[in-house]
Amino acid sequence: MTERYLRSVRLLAQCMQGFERHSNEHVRRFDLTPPQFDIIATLGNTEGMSCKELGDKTLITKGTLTGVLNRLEEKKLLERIRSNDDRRSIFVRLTAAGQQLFETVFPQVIAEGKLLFADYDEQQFAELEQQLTRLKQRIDAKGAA
Amino acid sequence: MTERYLRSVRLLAQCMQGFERHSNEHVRRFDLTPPQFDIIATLGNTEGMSCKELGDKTLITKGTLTGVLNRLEEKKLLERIRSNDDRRSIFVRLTAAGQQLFETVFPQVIAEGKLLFADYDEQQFAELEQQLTRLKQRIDAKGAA
DNA sequence: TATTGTTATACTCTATAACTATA
DNA sequence: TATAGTTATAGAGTATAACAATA
Repeated sequence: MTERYLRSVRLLAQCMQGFERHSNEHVRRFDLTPPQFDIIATLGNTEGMSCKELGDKTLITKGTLTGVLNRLEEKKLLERIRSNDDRRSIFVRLTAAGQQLFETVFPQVIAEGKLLFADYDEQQFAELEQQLTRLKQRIDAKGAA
Repeated sequence: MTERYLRSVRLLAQCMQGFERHSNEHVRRFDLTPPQFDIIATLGNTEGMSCKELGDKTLITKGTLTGVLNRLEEKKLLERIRSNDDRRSIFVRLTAAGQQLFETVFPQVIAEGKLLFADYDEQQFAELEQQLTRLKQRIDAKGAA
């Protein structure tokens, strides 16, 4: 029960929770839920993509995705366009308003995080990333199995 | 927009998402939701605590907490006892069944994670923790402000 | 007056499965 | 038959505010 690695995992979880707490505060200020922001952030700076692709990237299942997209469409933040290539498929992209919101919210969430790293130099970034990359490789390898 | 630190944050998020994906699979196998497991894990190996304390530790607000506790109480996994010291307060603790579930699920979630760190030696743990501790300090300092 | 916990309300997300329309 | 997306359903979490009992 007192596994050596637990301390690492606890730290990782605490970092992540702290991050999410901060970022969700920003997100909610713009009347977005975390999943809605996830969609906006995924569509931001792209020409758009199919529901399928969007679901794969955000890990939101298709039934849920329809609901989240509906709410964002009602807010005029995105639009759905039926594809001509494959008429089963629907192309989703941000409207001008959605793009503008993305450009407003995203940098704020980013700026929030930026402060946390204010005193990091290049070497410290490199060290942190080396550790996290190693860990991520283990996780990805496991997920594939 | 291409901040240096974004790569670190993205890695951190990916690690955490991977972890949660794995751990939630275990949790759901026991018919628990993530918030429910959060409560069970917080109460595990303690004598119990007040709703107030439980809410503070899990970051679940009191209105929500009542609902989550109700569902766990219906499953006979925890019990509520009105405190005699302060009769506004309610003491929550795991039942024998709840404790047993904790002792079953928690090690499984733990074992899952343990595999990820199979090839870590003491120095690698120390390096990872040093990085995460530094980051956590920044986050906590910010949250307090 | 302030605090602990419950209740009430309204919304969102979630999983699941049946369904429509295309391919 | 298989795939893309919608609809339907039921359950669970969330924020918020009003409320009861107690301090």
